[in-house]
Amino acid sequence: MDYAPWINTSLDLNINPQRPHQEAHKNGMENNFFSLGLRISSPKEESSDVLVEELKRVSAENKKLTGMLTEMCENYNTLRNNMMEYMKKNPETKEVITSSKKRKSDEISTSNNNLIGVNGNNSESSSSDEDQSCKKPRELETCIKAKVSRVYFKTEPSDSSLIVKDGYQWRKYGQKVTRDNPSPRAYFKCSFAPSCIVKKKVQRSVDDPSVTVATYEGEHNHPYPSQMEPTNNRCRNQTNSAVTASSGPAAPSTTVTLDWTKKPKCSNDSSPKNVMINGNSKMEIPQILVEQMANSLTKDVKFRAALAAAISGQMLHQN
DNA sequence: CGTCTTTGACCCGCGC
DNA sequence: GCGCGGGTCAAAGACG
Repeated sequence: MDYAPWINTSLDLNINPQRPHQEAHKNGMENNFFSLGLRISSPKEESSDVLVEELKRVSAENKKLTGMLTEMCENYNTLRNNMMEYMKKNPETKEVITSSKKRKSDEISTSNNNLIGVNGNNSESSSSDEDQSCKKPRELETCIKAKVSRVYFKTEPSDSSLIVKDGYQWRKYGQKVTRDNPSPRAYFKCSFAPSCIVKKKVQRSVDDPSVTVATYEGEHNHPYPSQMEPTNNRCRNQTNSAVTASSGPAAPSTTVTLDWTKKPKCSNDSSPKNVMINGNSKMEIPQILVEQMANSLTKDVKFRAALAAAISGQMLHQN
């Protein structure tokens, strides 16, 4: 395991302010909102001019992010075209697929189904296309690795379950105790869409038992589940959305740290709660409002994509 | 009764 | 070829 690239890009999207003793992290939700050009303030203080101005700022920010997203998609398409050309010039890479054994052929058929399956957006559907072309074990290893992302979940050390709430629906199909780690490793498949072949491995970190490492392989070929079930959010595994920064060719693996140690509760309590603003002042915000804001943000695929782009851009600046 | 989890067995790749 | 270890399968049980 390579822990060198541990980059704490924790977003700490605090969508559950009902926790009275929660400390406001320096990168707390409010800071995120401020960085996105949003501002939380009392309705009494809001004048229409301020709101209009705020709207303009948000629109400008949205344009900027959209531009970044467009550029990223263009780069991706260019890369994919190059890959397709390479595959055409090297047809032997496909022969390996047809001559492999039964289990391999099963995987291929699954990948083919992927192409027919329901696709959430262009980038993800085309990534399925890429999946199909990434079957030669050695030569295309980097291609496969590019689809692996790693997410670190901070959990209670006493919590022995290997369940992480990342918003998707997973079916556990195996558990193993690996040699390099005394804690068991759980294997999950995405169960939201039959054609989705995304897998994840969840295991406690050797160094820090309070950290659960989730390794995601592949990309979902369906929309974010919460988007399709907006009114069906229950405590189980739809409550939180993890930012899984899918890595690109330039970054073989990407890590994101999320803090689940402060567990959310299924509560209909919509009474105003205290939240920290800029680390010192507090103001009352109805939970329902916070949840609506958080939900609208976290369910927006474009927002998440733009956020991922912003994070990767920030990481590049740091390097 | 359908879905999900558990867990032992099996498969497969890799190193020797 | 053999053994090891990671990954997957699938039957059985648990659960709602």
